[in-house]
Amino acid sequence: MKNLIPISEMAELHGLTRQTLIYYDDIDLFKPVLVADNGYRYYSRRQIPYLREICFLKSVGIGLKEIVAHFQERCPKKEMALLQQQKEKIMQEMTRLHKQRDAINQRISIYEDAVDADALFMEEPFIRPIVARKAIFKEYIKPINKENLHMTLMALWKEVFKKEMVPSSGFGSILKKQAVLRKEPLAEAGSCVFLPQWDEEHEHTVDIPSATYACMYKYGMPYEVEHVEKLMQWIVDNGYELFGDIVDVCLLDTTFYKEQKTLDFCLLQAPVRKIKK
Amino acid sequence: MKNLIPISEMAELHGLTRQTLIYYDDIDLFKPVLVADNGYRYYSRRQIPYLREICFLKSVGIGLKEIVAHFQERCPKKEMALLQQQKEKIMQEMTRLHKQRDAINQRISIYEDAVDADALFMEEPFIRPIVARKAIFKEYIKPINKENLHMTLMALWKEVFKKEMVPSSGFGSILKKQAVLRKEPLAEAGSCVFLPQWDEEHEHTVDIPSATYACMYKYGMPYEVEHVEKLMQWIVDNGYELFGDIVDVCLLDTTFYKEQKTLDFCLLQAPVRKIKK
DNA sequence: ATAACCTGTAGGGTCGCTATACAGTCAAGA
DNA sequence: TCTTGACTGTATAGCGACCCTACAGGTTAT
Repeated sequence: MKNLIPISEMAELHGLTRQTLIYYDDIDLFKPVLVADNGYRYYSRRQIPYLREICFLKSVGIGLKEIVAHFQERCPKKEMALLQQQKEKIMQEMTRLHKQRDAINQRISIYEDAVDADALFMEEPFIRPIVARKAIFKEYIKPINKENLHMTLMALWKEVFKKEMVPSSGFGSILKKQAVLRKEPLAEAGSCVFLPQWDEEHEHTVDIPSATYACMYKYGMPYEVEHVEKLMQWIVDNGYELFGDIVDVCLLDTTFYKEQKTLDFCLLQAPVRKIKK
Repeated sequence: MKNLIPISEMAELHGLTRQTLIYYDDIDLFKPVLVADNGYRYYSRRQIPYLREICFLKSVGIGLKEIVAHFQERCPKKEMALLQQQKEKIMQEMTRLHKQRDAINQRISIYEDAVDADALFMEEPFIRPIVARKAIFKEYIKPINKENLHMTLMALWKEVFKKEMVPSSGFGSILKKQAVLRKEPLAEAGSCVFLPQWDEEHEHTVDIPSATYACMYKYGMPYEVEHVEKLMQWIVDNGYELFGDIVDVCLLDTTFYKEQKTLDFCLLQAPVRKIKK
């Protein structure tokens, strides 16, 4: 009657449902101009721009509570401030999404490496240039075994996510050049977690140089030194020499394997150069 | 005892809380390797990489249910597919945020216009070039009054949000050139809703040309013709002529005013050119 | 013995709704 | 007048990923 709009029509006008308007009534966000004796809610046409504005603010992600508060005392300047503030939230959200996307890309490229290489080049050394990386490093907790490896790694992992987010650029081990050369590869060795390029300076960052690397895929834990010995033998046999620390990148950890294989699938990377005759 | 990790320590290792691990236990996502007679939960170090992986997947926005399902049968290829799928979700989310940000910017620039102009140039015509815009148009519902204005506008509004999102580039009225010239400005006049530039072709799109406009700020509803008459008089007096439809852009609608002003704050825009003598 | 700290369970709250169940109201047609 | 169907109301539970609180019991150190 007399130009009033029933609830379903008002809802439909704004692309909302009846329940939503009932909810807005309950939370004192938007109330009907008239409640009839039978309890029916009726809205006026003059209320349309208010509801429209609520829909707008909602559509840019502002919470209903904030909208309620905003409508207590609304003016262009306050609304500009509210929108400005929401814009900042959106920007934060966008950087969060960017990081998530980067993390996914990192992980996918690790798996691509693993899937491509599996079985084909197993235990077969080859030469490849690798770009520089950053990592944080921590010496192994002794005694060195699978359980303590996890503990060492988690200490590093926490170091990263305390500051930013869950690390996703992979992890591995670093074996010191000097120790490897004197045939004690595990001396001063430890775990490392790689950092994304965009990362700010962390506290104990290790720079892994861009170089030519002698690489070898293998199944095994990083403390099983026979793989390193094999790679070192190949390096010597082929006229190269080691000139930096060896990185043992974990491509697939044991969680991927049910029971058969209880070893990590890794890529050993030893920076080398040709010996001049 | 014997190398097992109690719940709080396990949680702290991963940056979680005790309750979260209890929750993961409840939903069968991650269960302790041992529950003691007293009900205490104990985890093993071998479980660490599993929980770490759960934290990673969670951190890129994957839902716990999906993670549970994924761990039913996990392999590198499936995980790559899962991550790829999540990446697409993230991209969608990013375009949504972009649209929200654009909408906010549009709105803020409207308010800036309004705040700057208020009172200063009221009812004072001036010349300004304005870039091209797109809008959708609908003739006024008769009789023309404030209530029916809302209804006309909402019909347009729905047209937009049915396809994409809540319109945010503003709205107004369009008065036809021919009607204005024959002194019946409201004939065939109607409401319009502006579309963002990036918008695809809508159904009944009206192009508002880039041109020199005679403009005038005013308080009043678009059907109050005295403002248009005043502007037209100024145009004639200053040696211009109207060569297109007049746009009446609403900068602040009546919802911004408590009771004093129950009129929209608008900017009349009439495309003009100099008459050659 | 006691304090401090750990563990357990159970229940409610968050946010913006949706969905369901059940009941009353209203206008039109047979 | 009765019935049908379309509307309206209230009340409740559920979503997702937890957090918070309360309350009770266990463990360890002093």
